[in-house]
Amino acid sequence: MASPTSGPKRSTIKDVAKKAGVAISTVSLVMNGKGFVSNETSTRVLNVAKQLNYVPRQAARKLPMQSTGNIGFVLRADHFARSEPFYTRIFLGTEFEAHFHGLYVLLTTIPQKFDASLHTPRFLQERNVDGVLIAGKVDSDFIESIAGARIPLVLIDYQLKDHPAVVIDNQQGAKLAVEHLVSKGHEDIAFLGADMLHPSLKERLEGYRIGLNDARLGKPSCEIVSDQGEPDYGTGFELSQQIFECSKRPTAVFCANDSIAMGLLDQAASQGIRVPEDLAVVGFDDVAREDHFRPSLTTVRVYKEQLGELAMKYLNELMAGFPATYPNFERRSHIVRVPTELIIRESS
Amino acid sequence: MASPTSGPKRSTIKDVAKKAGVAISTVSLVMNGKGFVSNETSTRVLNVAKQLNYVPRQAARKLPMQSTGNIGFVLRADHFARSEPFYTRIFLGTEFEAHFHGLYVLLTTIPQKFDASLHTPRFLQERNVDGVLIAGKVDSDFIESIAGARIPLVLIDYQLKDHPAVVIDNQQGAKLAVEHLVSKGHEDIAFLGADMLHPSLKERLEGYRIGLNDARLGKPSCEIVSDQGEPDYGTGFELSQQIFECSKRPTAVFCANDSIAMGLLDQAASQGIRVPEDLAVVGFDDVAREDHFRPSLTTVRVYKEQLGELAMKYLNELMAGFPATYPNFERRSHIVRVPTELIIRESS
DNA sequence: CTGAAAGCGCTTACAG
DNA sequence: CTGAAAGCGCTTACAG
Repeated sequence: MASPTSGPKRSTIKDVAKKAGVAISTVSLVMNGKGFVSNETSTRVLNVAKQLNYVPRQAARKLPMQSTGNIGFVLRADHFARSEPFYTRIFLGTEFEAHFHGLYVLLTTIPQKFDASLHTPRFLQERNVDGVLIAGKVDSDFIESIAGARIPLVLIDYQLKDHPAVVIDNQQGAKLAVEHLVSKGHEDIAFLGADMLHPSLKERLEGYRIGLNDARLGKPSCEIVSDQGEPDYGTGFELSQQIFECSKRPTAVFCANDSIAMGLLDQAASQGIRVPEDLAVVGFDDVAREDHFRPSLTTVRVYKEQLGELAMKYLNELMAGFPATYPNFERRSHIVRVPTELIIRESS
Repeated sequence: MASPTSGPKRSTIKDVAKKAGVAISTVSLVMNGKGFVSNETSTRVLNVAKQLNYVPRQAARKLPMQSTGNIGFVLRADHFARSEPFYTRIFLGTEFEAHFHGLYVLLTTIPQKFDASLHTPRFLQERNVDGVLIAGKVDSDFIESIAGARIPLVLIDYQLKDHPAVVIDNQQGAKLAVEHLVSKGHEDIAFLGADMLHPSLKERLEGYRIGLNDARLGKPSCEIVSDQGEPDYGTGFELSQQIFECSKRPTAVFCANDSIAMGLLDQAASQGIRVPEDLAVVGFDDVAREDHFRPSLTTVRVYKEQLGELAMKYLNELMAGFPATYPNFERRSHIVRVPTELIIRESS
């Protein structure tokens, strides 16, 4: 009786070698395009391999190669289950690039508060990955534990010390947003953000301030910068009340991200304030979904798949032990910065 | 101090055997709790293993065991990147259960229209999985290609022929929804759905009709059942116009899912129809996110993580070649049906 | 350019 | 109850 997975039987390197009349080492060389094999032998082997439907078993390859062919993709469970497809898109980009390199991606989540003794991903204990990708803000203990284990790692949309990271060019994006509002004639542009200790959000605030400065605008009448809370819809809804209590109401608001902007949009609506007539709103991320009710959101688009792709590429270099160049991206030391694009819609 | 990974070197079964003064086969037996090893030897080995921080290498185990320890999780890319965290939650449940069994989950997406020669997941070509989980509606060619390769598979929230599947008890959920509306005094309850060829949605329609029948209600004045389109917000928004054009306007609508219900909610709002006063609305899935603007949605909650967990359990049985029982779940032939729960909120 | 051989780290009959 | 040995399917020096 045939084994469950295999049909008649799966052919191995031996079968190919025998049928092609060569040694298994030659088959191996051919399959991997290594060493010098005569053209004739090579094509013969390749043909036989095709005929026999031979595909090298990964488990067998990995043992002598002392690698696993797997890379771990880690993010916080609450981020993964978030409603906007932000991290899922990043993952998709990673997957795509990994496929290209013949690597598998093991997606694993960790809780917000990481405890090494409880939550260490199994692929780490079993050393079943060659490298790790970490998306979003995660407990620094976790990051350090990976680094401490000397496993190559790349952070995505987050930064910690000198760990390699692929990030959004937040500052550039924020400047784009401000410039746009300025060009629309706004002179009092507020900021609204939470969780502002997050490096990415901090950069957006900086870009915003630079933008104001470049336009020679004075201090805005209102700048809501909370270090607390998650930068989400609920927080945006609540915090934005403060905007309507400011000494003078701004004519435009740049939000730290789309979720917060959505909260602001709804708060404005509930107070009878029209967008964009009474108040222009710009977000960041481009994750707002279709909605026939709210004005569609002007935002700074983040290329999420691209973030994932670049991170995977970067990690691959790290694992291979050699550096590469990123023609179209700014790369300062250990940071790859991915540019954004302004998407103008109804809210501004 | 040496890090476990790469310090001087990672300890192997040999190191443990030598230090414990036994053969490597004994170590293997102990680590896997197999065979009969004296208590004394066993604890000694275990202690040494702990001391040496020994963790068996997966790649090395899998070779002689002729298994991979991986299971593939496949879903459509457009489903994965959807805004509601429906499939991501299912995946989380899968991951959780897989972890428990010492299995890894490889998440891969395929396009809506599957072409075997272009999109066959690599883990299939390389036979790098012991089983496959498929979530949501995917091209039947894909499903058949897995089955044809004799790889154990379990469908989640979808059905095709006699393939094993873990599904939502859609009919029961729909009945719950209708009963609730009836208890609120509604006598003219409409239905709104798209992509109604989907088995799950078809079941919801059936449950709805059974519910009407049980309550001895006549034909509703309106039943919008489209076979086309995706069952999403946009479709819901458009289709729901028909409801307001019906001969008589129903007093309540049961929607095929939450996304459609959200579309209806917004269409109603744009026409100045109050929910729930003028129109009660009930959805299905429980994926609507926080929103301070629309009335919160009464819905039939689906336990997404549980779907994933059960599917993984089921697949595990299939891979092991023996069946098990599901004490709390109806299991008819190859189908495991997971019950739902009615969540009453503002929209009804 | 190609073959024979050792080895990756483990599991599993098979003898004791 | 425990050890010696074969083998999983491949890669990679090392000789020719």
